Amino acid sequence: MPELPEVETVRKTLVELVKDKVIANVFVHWPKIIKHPLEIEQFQDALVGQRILDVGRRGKFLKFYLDNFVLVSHLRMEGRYGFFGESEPVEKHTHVIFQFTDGTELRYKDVRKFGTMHLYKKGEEDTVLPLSQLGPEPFDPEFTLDFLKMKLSRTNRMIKTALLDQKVMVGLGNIYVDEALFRAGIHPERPANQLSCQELELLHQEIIFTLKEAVNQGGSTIRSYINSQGQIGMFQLQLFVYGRTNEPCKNCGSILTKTVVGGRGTHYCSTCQK
DNA sequence: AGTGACACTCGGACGC
DNA sequence: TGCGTCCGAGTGTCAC
Repeated sequence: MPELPEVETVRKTLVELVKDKVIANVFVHWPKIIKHPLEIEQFQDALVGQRILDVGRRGKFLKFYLDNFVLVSHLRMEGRYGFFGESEPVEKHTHVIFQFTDGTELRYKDVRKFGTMHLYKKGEEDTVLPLSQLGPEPFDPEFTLDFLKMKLSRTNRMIKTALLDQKVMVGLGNIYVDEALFRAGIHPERPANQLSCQELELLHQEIIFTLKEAVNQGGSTIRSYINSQGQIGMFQLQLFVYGRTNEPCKNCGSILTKTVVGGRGTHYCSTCQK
């Protein structure tokens, strides 16, 4: 369940492994993962001969910068990239293989077959879905308190639902939204436009702090997440509420509650979050 | 235009 | 034990 910190950790580890590799062959075993171009042959033909110049990130999407194209990849729940020698056995649930000219391979594995890949000409990728409508990055200067205030003042959706909307801002998923709301002392079902200035200020601060800390810890490993070098994250040890239903709140000792908010399992402390 | 419901996907958890 | 059903994740599409 990669959110921004996990994707950023994958990006960092991945770039070390694949930078400057030249693609010799592409094998697609589950075509539905490729969303653009829909013709798999076009996808393969475009990639062969391309060099990987860099690996970037936009929200929860990875961006592979190639000579003439950008490959936009979303891991969804359980997508993983692994780096192998071509003679190594291919693991179950491997759906896409990028074979390089030096005999190494980048393999995309996804038990849920839920991840996506979009290939666009360089420069085109930010003007079309899935990247075109994304809000600001939480660590960018444009993600100011005033920006967040403006966005949230326009909606009476529940604050959790609003923060999960990647058009408002990118990076938060179900784990870190629950954590940020706990740290800010805000109940996840509060209407977004009814937060006080003080609450918004703290929330803005805690969103950035939570995501930064999680990046520093290499993300959270809840069920299956590992980075591209096979290492787990460590931030799960610092979670206050996510996955701690019926356990005591680390702050006040009350038993933590789980409900459903906007169709998402939602963890919070009814004493600390008002 | 903004918003909620649903589709996508399937291993594993759960209930009978 | 064995089977069926539902859950969960993030995003795109669709309908209101």
